[in-house]
Amino acid sequence: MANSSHPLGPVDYAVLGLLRLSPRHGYDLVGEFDAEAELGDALRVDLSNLYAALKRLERRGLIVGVVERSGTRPPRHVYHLTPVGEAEFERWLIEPVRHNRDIRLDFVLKLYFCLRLYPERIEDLLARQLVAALNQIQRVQTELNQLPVGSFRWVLRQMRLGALHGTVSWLEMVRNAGPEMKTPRA
Amino acid sequence: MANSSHPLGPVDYAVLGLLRLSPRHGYDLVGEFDAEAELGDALRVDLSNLYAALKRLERRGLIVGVVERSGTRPPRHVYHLTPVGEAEFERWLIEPVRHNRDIRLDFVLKLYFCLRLYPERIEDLLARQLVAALNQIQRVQTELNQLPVGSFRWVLRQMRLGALHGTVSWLEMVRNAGPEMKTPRA
DNA sequence: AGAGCCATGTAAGAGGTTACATGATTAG
DNA sequence: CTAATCATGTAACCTCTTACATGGCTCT
Repeated sequence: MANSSHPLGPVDYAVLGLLRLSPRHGYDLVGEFDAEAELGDALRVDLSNLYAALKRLERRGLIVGVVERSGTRPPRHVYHLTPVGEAEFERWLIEPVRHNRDIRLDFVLKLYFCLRLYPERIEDLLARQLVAALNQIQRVQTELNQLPVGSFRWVLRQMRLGALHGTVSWLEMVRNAGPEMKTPRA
Repeated sequence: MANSSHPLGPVDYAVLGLLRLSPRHGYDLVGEFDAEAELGDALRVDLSNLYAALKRLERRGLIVGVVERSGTRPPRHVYHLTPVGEAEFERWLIEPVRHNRDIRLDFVLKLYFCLRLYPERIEDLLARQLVAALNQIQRVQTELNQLPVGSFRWVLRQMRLGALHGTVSWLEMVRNAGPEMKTPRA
């Protein structure tokens, strides 16, 4: 009843990542997803969605909430990762994204948490994603060569190819900026 | 009861576009969204989703289905656009997409249907989207200049800027390929 | 006294995904 | 005779979005 096969989304991993940094309760987390916060600049999440995500992650056994009462105010649910949740987060963190469209959100999250949690693995993260992108360029280029110039499919492949080259340039820029890159904060 | 404020998605507009070309029934449409079809190369839709989309569009008054019986087999529902549906489709078609991430899917659909329905308006479609992209480049560049080099936000803006430049190059390439571009087909 | 922050949620409505159900016709 | 094609859907489950509900505390 716990493990539906639905894959987790960016919101789920972002919550896992924040709880990995330190156990927190829902209301305390929401500030990180605000427009002013660095994380919120990449991914906006409001309270309703945040509470939904916490419920979901707890239902799936990736986090556990501990109730903390304090006087008359509503009790806080302070969540922390379970071993399963921790394993899942670590697995996700270094895995390159499959589709170039996921660079914008998923990969950026990996970058954010890798910078804060394991800055020494940034090189590795970037290298893996670069390899993935270069492989995709190979494949798309091959497809492109077999398509009639000016056909609709050809136009689409040109777009994908351009996007992939953009990704490669950006990844290389991030890698070279590495030394001066700051650890993101709230 | 018909007009919920939920915006239509790419699937809805693709279905509207196909029905604009000629009235069809559900099963007849699904082939267009197959991997072998040009449209299916950009947007994959299976039968369940297609039937759901047809129901949705009819509920909202954008299309109407006419039942066509033929012997003992299940009756076909042949759908065609209502005036409202036609107006909505035309409005959508020339409107540039707001976010660069929507180029990949929404704009490609506009391009596809514009090529098949109004090839003479392709120039206009491309020009409008180019203007939109150049404006966004201006805005992002301004933001970028105010951010500390190497900060997380700065890295994200660099990514967006690269993606926007890629879009501009691609749009210009499509515009220049214009003369030789083929009208897409099944 | 009122605004805003702290802290939790539920409810309603829509949409996406996958699987399942039904049955005739046609091609090999 | 068996597989694919024609042609329609429903059911179950999950997610997303928006709105609504509750109430104390703190600061001005």
